[in-house]
Amino acid sequence: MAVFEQDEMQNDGRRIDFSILVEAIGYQLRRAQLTVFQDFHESFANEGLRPADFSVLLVVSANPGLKQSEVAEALGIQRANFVAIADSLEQRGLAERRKSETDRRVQALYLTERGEEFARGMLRTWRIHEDRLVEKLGGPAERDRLLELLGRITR
Amino acid sequence: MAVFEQDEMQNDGRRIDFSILVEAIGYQLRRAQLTVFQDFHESFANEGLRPADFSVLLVVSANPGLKQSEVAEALGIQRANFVAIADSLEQRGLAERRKSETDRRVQALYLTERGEEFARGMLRTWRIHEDRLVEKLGGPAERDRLLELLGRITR
DNA sequence: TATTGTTATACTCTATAACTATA
DNA sequence: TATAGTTATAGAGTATAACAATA
Repeated sequence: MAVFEQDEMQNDGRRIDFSILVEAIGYQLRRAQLTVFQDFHESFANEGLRPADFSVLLVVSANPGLKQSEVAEALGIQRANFVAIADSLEQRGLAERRKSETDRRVQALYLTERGEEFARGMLRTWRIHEDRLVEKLGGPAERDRLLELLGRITR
Repeated sequence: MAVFEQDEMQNDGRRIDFSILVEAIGYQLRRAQLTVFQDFHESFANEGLRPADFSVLLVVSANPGLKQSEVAEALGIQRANFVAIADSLEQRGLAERRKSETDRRVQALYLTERGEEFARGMLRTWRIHEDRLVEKLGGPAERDRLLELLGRITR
C-alpha cells in the first residue's frame, strides 16, 4: 500500500477531504491491518514466512496431532487451500503429516524437531515486531484495550 | 472466512490452543477486518459495491476535479489498478473523466448527478452498517477509542 | 527527460466443484 | 452416504514493466 498521511497535502497545496472515511471503521481497520502486515512481512523477509505459515506453525506446535481440516478451520482457511500450506511446511522440513491409525482418511499434523526450533526463533522475531507495535500504541494497556475492542467485533 | 470462536470446542472435545495468536495484534486485526468487510459486502450485495468503489465515490464527491492519480494515491491504490475502477464507475454512469484544459495528460474525475444521488443512498446504507458495528463495540465512545488506537498504528 | 493514463502480465489469496480413499 | 484430503480452476486484489501522449 502506498505510504500516505490522511489529509496530506497533495494536488498543488489543496488538501484532500477524506470525507467520512476517517471515521469508517472498516476503512481504518483495513489500513491498520495493511500497516501491520507490511511490518510483519519485513520482519520475516529472510525466512520468507507468510502470516498463514506463522499461524499454522503456532497452532500445530501448541496442538500436535490435530487433523489438517481442524487446523484449517480454526484459522479460517479453506481445507482445499490449506493443502499447499501444509505441502510447503512439509517440504521445508518444519512439519509432517502422519496418517491416523484409527481413521486412514485423516492426516495428523506435527512439527518436526527442526520445526519446533524454527518456531522458537520465529517467536523471538515476532516479539520484536509485536513490541514495535505496542510502542506505537502507547504501551501494553493500549494493546490490551485494542485487542478487547477487536474481540467485540469478531465475536 | 469460516465462522469460528476462539478456543472453540473441536477435535472431539479437546479445545484448540490458539497460543499467542490471541494476543497477536496483526492476527486479531485481520480477523476483525474480515468480519467488517463481510458485513459491508452483505450490506451492499444489491448494489454490487466493493469497498474500493465506496471509497472512490466518497473522495471524488468531496473533491471534485481531482486527478485520477491523486485519488488513487490517496487511497493507496496503484494508478494502473485504478483504471478498471474508474472504468466501472464511468460505465455505471456514476462518475466521469474530463480531460484537463491546462494539462492534456490528466483526467479529472467528477461524479455525475446520478453519481451524487447514488452516493447519498450509499451513505444511508453505510450508516446502518456502521451503526451495527458501533453497537457491537459498545457505543460511540468505544468507536472513537478504536479509531484513535488504529490511527496510532497507521501514522 | 519526466509524468499521466493505460495495457499487459504475473502473483497471491480466496472460493467452489469434483475426484479418491476411506469410513 | 458422508467425510478428509486433494486437484483443478476461477475470481478477486495487488504489483511491476512498458508504452503513448503530453509536459
